[in-house]
Amino acid sequence: MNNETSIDELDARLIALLDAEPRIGVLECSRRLGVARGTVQARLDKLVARGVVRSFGPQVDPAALGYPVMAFVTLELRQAVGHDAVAKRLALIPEVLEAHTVTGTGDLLCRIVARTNAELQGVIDRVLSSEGVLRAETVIALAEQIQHRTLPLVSEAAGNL
Amino acid sequence: MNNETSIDELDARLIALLDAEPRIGVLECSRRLGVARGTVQARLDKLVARGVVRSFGPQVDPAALGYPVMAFVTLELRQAVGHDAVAKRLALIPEVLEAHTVTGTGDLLCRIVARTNAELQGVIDRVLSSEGVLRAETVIALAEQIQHRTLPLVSEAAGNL
DNA sequence: GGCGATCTGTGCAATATGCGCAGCCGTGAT
DNA sequence: ATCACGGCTGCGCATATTGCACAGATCGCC
Repeated sequence: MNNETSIDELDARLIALLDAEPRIGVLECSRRLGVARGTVQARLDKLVARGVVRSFGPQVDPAALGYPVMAFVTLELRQAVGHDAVAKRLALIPEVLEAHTVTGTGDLLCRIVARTNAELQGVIDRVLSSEGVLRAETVIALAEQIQHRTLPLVSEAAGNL
Repeated sequence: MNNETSIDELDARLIALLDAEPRIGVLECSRRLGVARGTVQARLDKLVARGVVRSFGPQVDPAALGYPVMAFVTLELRQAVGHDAVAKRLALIPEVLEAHTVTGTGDLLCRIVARTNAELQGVIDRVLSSEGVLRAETVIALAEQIQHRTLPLVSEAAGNL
């Protein structure tokens, strides 16, 4: 990725406005930002087409959904199986929210949620019983100190033109 | 959290529909789901009010934004300072996307992005120079095997009534 | 049975949307 | 200097949606 895929100040202001007021509509956006309606629509389409904005879908909070326990689980995989095969199997477990291959002492870092600590054990057992998973090292997330956010990064990216 | 905060099948279908077609509008939602318009609006309001849906804002992909390097950094903190104070300082660094206090050998697990590996070093240096941060252990995320998703969890939660 | 919560269908005025169009401007290539 | 292109602008139009309100029906609980 290089600067061609980055954003300018208007993109950043648009993203920030939609973050603050997601249901605002294109016309009101254009009023607020001081640009033409077509410009807003074109900018949005471009941000989506380039993958900068992945989705405007609902961001669901697992804790409020009934899954307050969160853990980061680092898996060691059997070399012969491969990351992709294991990931496909893990993706069938709803409580596995995301997974990244990583450097370091483990191979795959997963974010896993559960309703209770006891249930987390069950989920991890399911993970461990997936073919290709050798061991799991678990840390429980106790509190969210910085909630996931990308707006500061958006401003940063727009400021470096 | 108990079952009172959970969702039913209609909530789940609504969330899934909005995930698939975020700009669909309330009226079209009601058509698709086979319920009254007011019902959709009321359900949405409730999902938001209860925190199940945190936001409908744009979900930004750091990699497409120009930050393809991602790392999970576990920090050891000086006991006297406290998590909150450190988190406040880390929140001032745009590249720090989220942070959770965790069990295990570290105190705070952060998700950090950067444009390059070299720049990541710079970000980590900034993190390390924050008062209260003693050391940092970094693993680089090599590939996203399961992209962050909550829809399967939503279906799971709705199915357990 | 009574009550409250929820869902339903309807109506209305105001507003927005998707789409298209012509014109203008800045930029880069020739 | 000229031309082509991309992006932005303002405008128009037919259609659709929205926010809000309302009355009535249904359901679950006490």
